[in-house]
Amino acid sequence: MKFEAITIKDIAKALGLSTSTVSRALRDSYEISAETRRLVLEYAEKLNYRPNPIAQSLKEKRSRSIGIVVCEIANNFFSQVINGIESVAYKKGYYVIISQSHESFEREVANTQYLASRSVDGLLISLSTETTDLSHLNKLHDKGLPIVFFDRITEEMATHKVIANNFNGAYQATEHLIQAGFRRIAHLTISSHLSITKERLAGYKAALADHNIPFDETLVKYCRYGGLIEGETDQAIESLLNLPQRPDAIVTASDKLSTGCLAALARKKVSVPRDMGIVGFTNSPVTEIFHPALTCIRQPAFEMGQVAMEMLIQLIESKHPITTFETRVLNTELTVRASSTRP
Amino acid sequence: MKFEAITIKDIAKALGLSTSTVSRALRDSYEISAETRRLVLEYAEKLNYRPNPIAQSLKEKRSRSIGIVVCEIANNFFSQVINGIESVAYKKGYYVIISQSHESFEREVANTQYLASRSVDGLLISLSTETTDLSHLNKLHDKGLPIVFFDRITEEMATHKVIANNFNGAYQATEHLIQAGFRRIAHLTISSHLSITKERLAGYKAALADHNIPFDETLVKYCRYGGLIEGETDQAIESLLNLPQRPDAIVTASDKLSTGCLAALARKKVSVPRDMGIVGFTNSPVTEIFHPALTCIRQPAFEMGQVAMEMLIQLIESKHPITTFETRVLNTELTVRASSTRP
DNA sequence: ATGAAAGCGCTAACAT
DNA sequence: ATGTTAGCGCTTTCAT
Repeated sequence: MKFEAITIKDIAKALGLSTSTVSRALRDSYEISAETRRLVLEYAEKLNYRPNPIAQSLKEKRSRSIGIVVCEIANNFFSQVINGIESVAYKKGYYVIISQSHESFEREVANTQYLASRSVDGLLISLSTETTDLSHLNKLHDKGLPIVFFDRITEEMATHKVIANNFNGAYQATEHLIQAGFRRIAHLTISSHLSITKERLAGYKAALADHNIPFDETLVKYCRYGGLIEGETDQAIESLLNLPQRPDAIVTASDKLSTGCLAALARKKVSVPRDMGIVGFTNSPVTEIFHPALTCIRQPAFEMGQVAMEMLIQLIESKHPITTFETRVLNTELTVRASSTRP
Repeated sequence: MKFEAITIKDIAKALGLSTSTVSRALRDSYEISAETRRLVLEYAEKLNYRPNPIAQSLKEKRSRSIGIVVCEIANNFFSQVINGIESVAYKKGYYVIISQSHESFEREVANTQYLASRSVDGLLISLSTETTDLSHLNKLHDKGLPIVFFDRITEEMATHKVIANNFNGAYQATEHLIQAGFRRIAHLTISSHLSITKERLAGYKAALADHNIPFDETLVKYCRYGGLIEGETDQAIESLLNLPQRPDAIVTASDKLSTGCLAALARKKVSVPRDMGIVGFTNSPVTEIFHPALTCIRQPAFEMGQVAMEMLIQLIESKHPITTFETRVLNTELTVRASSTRP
């Protein structure tokens, strides 16, 4: 027993007009008498008429809504990005549909499929850790669906992209630890094939090189699911601690890894920063109250969302097909706190 | 330039059938020859045919999707609830559309409006702090849209609801502080008219009463936006600290207030738990690494989402109108850590 | 068992 | 300036 909304037909009947006239009046079309328009608008207002977006979508093949695919909304970085996206979308009259891949390729495919079939006008996506095959996105893109990548991007598709300056962020983090007196610096990071992982690893290596510290492969630990699955982080920390030459500091590459690392070290009774310095990539709003307060690299998440949405709107609303694409790189910010300060 | 998907018409033409036959074959209707069905299904499979959900929605006035309205996804509690909802929805073949009110009444109305017009089959909602007028929801409900409330509920609508046992949670928190030796216990909470606020306040009062501690109005501080807006928490803490008789412990009623309180006290150089014991309602996964580790009341957020979604599906799929409704109350859990343990 | 046709609500090309 | 008509993709009633 679903409810009946008022339709254009009801208005037409009541006013003795045709549906097309009503439609024209409502959408403020050019050829319409001021009088008729007034009449229709007034009546529509009175009945609190709302056009049926489903019918509009079916007709126009657009929906003024856009889809977001992220791996987890329960992640400060992504929820902040989403807020940035929404802030722009809201102003421009777009509705935002949020979906989560939970780092699963299958879910990512299902979500993009669904969003496309729901006639979203565009897609904002950050890839799941499992994603290596991009055909689901390529197919949609080839068919004309505008797509903008953010954060976890791919080289395999020519379109707009927004990322944080991950290279610099990791460079800063590493250099800061070196300058604070740490020498044997490990890197705890996520799935090795993700774009952000490569960028951060490169920054880490560059900082070591610039300070004449040899790169040691064994000091880089990968957590495929970014610490999302049970025990992943603990194992990585364990193996770092068991190294013949234990590291004296760690650069962690994600929110979950940063907090997981602090927790694991606390359980192992490793004192931070005395026995282990930490700098973490994180957008947690509460790093200040961690024990110890966490030195961190913050990504401009909100801004990243704004930029991504603006780029997407540009793609959607452009009259001409766009052929030159841009990858915007936004600066990260280092905040120094206790976790990296030698007592 | 939008992309063309394969339609039922394409299949019909290719196979020399009518669209109705194809439709019947696809939906496994009663009167159809096994042979034709096989043919159609095979061909559809080959072309990777996907029915257009927009067209289906327009026709059937249902969408197999449901809408969620929460105030902030950047809140551990809500993101966990959403994950619970999704886990059930996914299994049952429903798609989930997430939207945020950002604690704004206007946004809440706009979101519910939009979701309804998009033919969601049902709504899961936790009210914004600004919401006192429920006519937007009542109107939809009266027209037959199934709605289930969770967490922040209302008495003004007869439907299924799910909440945490906020009374017990606050009671436990307060009693625990009393047993730990604290005597002058404050309550830092959110908007006074929210259901959860009243329930928690009642639990707090009951625990005091049961332990013969007089209730003192001045020890209850409300943060209208739950610490979401700048300085709200700091001011509340400030005014507690400036009381002629300063409290020796605080029960905080939300995630943001709990962390905000720890941060504010740290800035004020008030030592926790020595000079101030804290027990907080929070679903943060990292309370363990806070300084000090935070004693907390945890809400069964994931389970709450599961229950809410199951209830909603029951409403949606019931053949007969449902007239008796249920309010499920789920237990909270107290975890004792350093912030409430007298040295 | 299959097809023809109507209709969900809306828009727009084509009359007039 | 307004009306008529067709059609978006799908389901379903009514013929056959």
